[in-house]
Amino acid sequence: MAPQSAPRTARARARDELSREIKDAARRQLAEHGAAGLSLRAVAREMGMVSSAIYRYFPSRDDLLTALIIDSYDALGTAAEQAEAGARRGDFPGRWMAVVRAARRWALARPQEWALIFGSPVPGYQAPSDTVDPAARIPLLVLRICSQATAAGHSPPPGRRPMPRPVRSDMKALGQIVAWQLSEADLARAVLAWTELIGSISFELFGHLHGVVRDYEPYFDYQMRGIGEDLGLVP
Amino acid sequence: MAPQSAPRTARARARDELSREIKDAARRQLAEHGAAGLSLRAVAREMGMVSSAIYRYFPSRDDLLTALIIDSYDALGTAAEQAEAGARRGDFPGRWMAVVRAARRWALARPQEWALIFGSPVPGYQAPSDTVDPAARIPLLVLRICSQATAAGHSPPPGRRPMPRPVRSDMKALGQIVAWQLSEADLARAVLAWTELIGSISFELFGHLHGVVRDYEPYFDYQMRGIGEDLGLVP
DNA sequence: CAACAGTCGAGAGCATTGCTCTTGACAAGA
DNA sequence: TCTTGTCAAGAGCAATGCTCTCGACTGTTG
Repeated sequence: MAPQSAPRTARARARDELSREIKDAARRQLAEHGAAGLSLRAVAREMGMVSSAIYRYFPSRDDLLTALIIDSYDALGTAAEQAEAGARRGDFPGRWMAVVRAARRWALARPQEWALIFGSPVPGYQAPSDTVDPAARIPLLVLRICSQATAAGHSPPPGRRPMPRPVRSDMKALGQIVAWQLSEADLARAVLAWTELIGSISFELFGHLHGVVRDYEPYFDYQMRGIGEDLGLVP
Repeated sequence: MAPQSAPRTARARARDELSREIKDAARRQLAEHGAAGLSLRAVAREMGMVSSAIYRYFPSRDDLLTALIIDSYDALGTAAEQAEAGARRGDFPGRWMAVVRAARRWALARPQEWALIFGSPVPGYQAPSDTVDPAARIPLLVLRICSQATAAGHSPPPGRRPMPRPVRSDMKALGQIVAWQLSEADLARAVLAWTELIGSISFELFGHLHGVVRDYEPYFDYQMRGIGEDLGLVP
């Protein structure tokens, strides 16, 4: 939070550099052997250090994992935001498709990192609160696109069925957090779209559609385009 | 496959019984410490055996995991099928909701088993083909409901946008497997619904909607009911 | 310039893991 | 009765995460 007031000493700089190198080595390990196969000793070996030295930088294996999780959320969020920024502002379906395609591309390039953040959580592990801001970047981006689309007069098909009171309450709270005026029904649709996005990519990565969908890219595009329509992004 | 032709000797019966006990103990372990924390030694300890004895029954830890995965798929499929069988045949939205609620209930009662089959796959592990039949039970059930609904004249809203050729090809192949006549667009919607079902439950279990949805049961019901409508189950 | 406090990497060590191999006891079939 | 195959047990191997201690070094203070 508060910036390091003192000028960063050589020691501190070396420490940060080494922390980064450790994370890089760990990420390489992760990509090859998965989260379960991440070994502090192997990381230390790759860096020519002794295993105990790692503990000077990360007090436990889980802390290293947490750092990697935050980095992954941030990298994914950045990828999505950059792709979205490249689309014409008024082209709401295009912005949505840019986000989902960037997410899928990122996932295909780093399946283990994707599994790290969207796969099964490790049982004893409680995600620290530092992770929620990076994790919220994509859903917020989706909400922003929806909000600007409705502001531009692109309204989704009107909600057909009544929304139970607890759901309405949750969506109202969500609407107050993001401040933009979206109806509760539209907010619920957006959350569903986000779930669908993550679910579709995970299904491809985890092989749940093996033998059903052979050519995944057009399938993904087709489904996501339909979801974009359901979101009311297209007039 | 082929039934054991010879009369089951006492030895063979004892062996099967012990295999079952090992799986039960492993399932208890799994529920407590998750898939990563499943230890053959701990299972053996709980059963008063020595660790090496387990290898007489399961040649490796992965084989034990595979057995557990198949059992979990089967248990989940059975739960969904039984719940669906309890609904009125002509009440297609009711049958859909019975399936999704049974799946969610099952998942909430056995989160670790859910994570085992729908969470991140272990990197080196390739699911053997024995798992695909049990895994297909719920999606086939969903397809059957959709098919019977259209046969009863409940047609989903007509597809608006063109389907790319590779997607159409995949869906056509899927339609030939399940033999019932469903349009390619309807098949795609059903696969999407299945993805959405698994994704929604996983999101709840893995905490991705923590702080957004406080009361998950009505939220889940609301979203699933909407998906049921999109599937055209209601006239 | 000298003393001190804090940080660093190295190494030994502990409890644990999956898995292999050998050994001796036991039961089923010839 | 004897042979053959199965069983649990135990020792052992190469790993793992993590802790502790011990010198060496660095940056700051007196």
